[in-house]
This record gives sequence, structure tokens and C-alpha cells, in this order.
Amino acid sequence: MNGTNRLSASLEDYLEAIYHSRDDKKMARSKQIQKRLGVSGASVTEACQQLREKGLINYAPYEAITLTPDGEKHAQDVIFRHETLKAFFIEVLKVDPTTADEGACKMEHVVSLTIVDRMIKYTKYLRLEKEEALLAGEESFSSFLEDPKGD
Amino acid sequence: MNGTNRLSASLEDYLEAIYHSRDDKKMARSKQIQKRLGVSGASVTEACQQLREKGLINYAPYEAITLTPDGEKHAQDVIFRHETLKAFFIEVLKVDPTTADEGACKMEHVVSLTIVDRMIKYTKYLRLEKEEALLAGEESFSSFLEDPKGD
DNA sequence: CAAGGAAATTAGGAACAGCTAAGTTTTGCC
DNA sequence: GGCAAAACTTAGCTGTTCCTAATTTCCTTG
Repeated sequence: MNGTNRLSASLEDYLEAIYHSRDDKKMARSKQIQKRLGVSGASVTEACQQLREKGLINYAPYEAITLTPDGEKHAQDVIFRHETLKAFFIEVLKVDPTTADEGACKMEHVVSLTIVDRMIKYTKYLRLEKEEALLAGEESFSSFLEDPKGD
Repeated sequence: MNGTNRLSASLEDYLEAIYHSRDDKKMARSKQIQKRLGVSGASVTEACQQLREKGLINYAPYEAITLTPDGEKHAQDVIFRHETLKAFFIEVLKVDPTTADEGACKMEHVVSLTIVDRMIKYTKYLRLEKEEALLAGEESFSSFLEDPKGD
């Protein structure tokens, strides 16, 4: 029945939080999600009910939460977008890790596949160039921040 | 009273639509905004009431809509973010204009100042490098899409 | 094993953002 | 000038996402 539905930004955040809050038995507790997202317990309950309805988590009142195979897949997808954005911001745009992570958190919900794909390719490309530059003994590679025009 | 409030993504979209829908007398009509955003007339009315309360537009029932100085400033700010993102996606990531514009539409509401700033600097830097490469008669500059590693 | 506290849920409410349907105002044309 | 169509607003509803307060369940520990 489910699977055709696109998740809201909010539900993606919950799914991501569940993924990261799991213990060694792959189980997550409401309290952890609550703390991680900075929301009330009532909000966590509500979100879990929705995620369960969509078949993404196993959830029963007062019990631990686990991801279904579908849920795991979706969570990894969101996290992949997050990591791609973050790496791009840090490695290409030279943004500090905290700002990069905050930016990735917001953009991961709206960025398109095409753009994610290009960011991956670009990041890879830059890593390669950097490596080559190092081997060639070059200095101050990719110094776009210094802005030679002064503008 | 107002001015401290941050606008929602939705209200930013309306403000942007108003800006772009204005005629030669700097006036916009509800119908135009409705068409541009693909929403109902009722939604436009509601959004306009909110924007008026925030002091961003001049609005009275059945009359044309104009931007206040504050509204104009905010609209230009959103549009600036949009244009920066779009140019970056096209010029740096080599995304096609349509996808770039769609991506910018969504991200403009969540992108941080720092990231916008770095994108501007990076785009400028690339333009400069490209120019230099042209003068030097180089070919296939910035060919990251070809993926020499084949992945 | 019972009590107390922690964890979680339910109930009820607010803000936001959209819709349809019905009513009002404006306009444009005969 | 008047009337119909278009533009616009109002009223009322839906769905999301969050909250606080009150209650229920679970678990720990004496």
C-alpha cells in the first residue's frame, strides 16, 4: 500500500533521528529521538504513528522502535543526501563543519537527485585534482576564498 | 512591532511572486500571483493579509498590491539567494537551467548566508579561471563531468 | 512486591498552508 | 446605466507539525 508517498521534511528528520539513535540491537527509544530533535515526547509519538502507517518503522506503544527494510532504505537515502551536501560544502566551498552540517540538515529535504549527483562528481573531481597537485608539489591550490579581484 | 519575524518559505514565495508580477506602476494583482504560484485565490488573499500584518506589502481588499520599502528589500534578498543558487548550479555544477531554477526555488528558503557567500565567491573564481584558460588557449577546462575514473 | 519516578501516551489546542464553495465588488461591454 | 463575467474575499474545512498538561505504563529498587 505504501511506498508511493513522499515523506515530509519533518518525517525525514524523524527517520534520520531513529536511524542514528539505534543501539547495538538496532532499537531506538522515544526519549532519544526527543532529545536529538529537541521536540516534545508527544511530537515523537505522533511522528512514529505516521511512520508506522507508512510502513517505515515497527512501533507499538511503550515499546522500542525499529526500522523496517523500507524504512532503513529511506533513512539511508536521506543520510546519503546529507553527507553529500556536507562534504560538498566543506571540501568545495570551504565552509566550517558546523555550518556545513546545519546547511545539509535543511537542504537534504529539498535537494534534487541531479544536484546531489553533480555534487558527488564535483567533490570527487576536486579530490583528484588536489591529489595531483600534491604530487606535483603545487601550493595554495583552489584558493578561491582569497578572491584575487578584491571584490 | 514587526520586522523581527522571519518569513516562512511560503510567504517568501508570495513575496517573490508579487515582486515579479508587478506592472510598470509597481502594482501587482491577486490573479497574477495566483497563476504564478498555482494556488487558489483564497490562498493569495490569506497570504496577503499576513504580509500586510508584517508590514511588507500595502494591501486592501479588491485593490492592487504594492511592496513597502521593507517588503521590497526582503523580496530582493530572496531573489538574490535564488539567483546565486541558480548561477552556481548552472556554472559550477553544469546543471541544466530548468533543474537549476527548480532547485534554487526550493533551496532559497533554507540556504544560509555563509553558503550563499561562498557560492558567489566560487562562481566568480570559476569565471576568472575560465577566462584565463581561454586566453591561454586551453581546452576542456573543468571537465569534472567526464569522470576520468569511470567510477 | 509495592511505590515512586521515568518514559511514553492521550487529549486538547495553536499556527500554518492549502482547498472548495459561496458571496461580494469591480469591470467591461452592449 | 445596467448586467454578466471576472476578480476577489469570506467562511469553513483538511492536514501537518508542534506544544503543554494530564494520564498511563513500565521499571527499578528498597
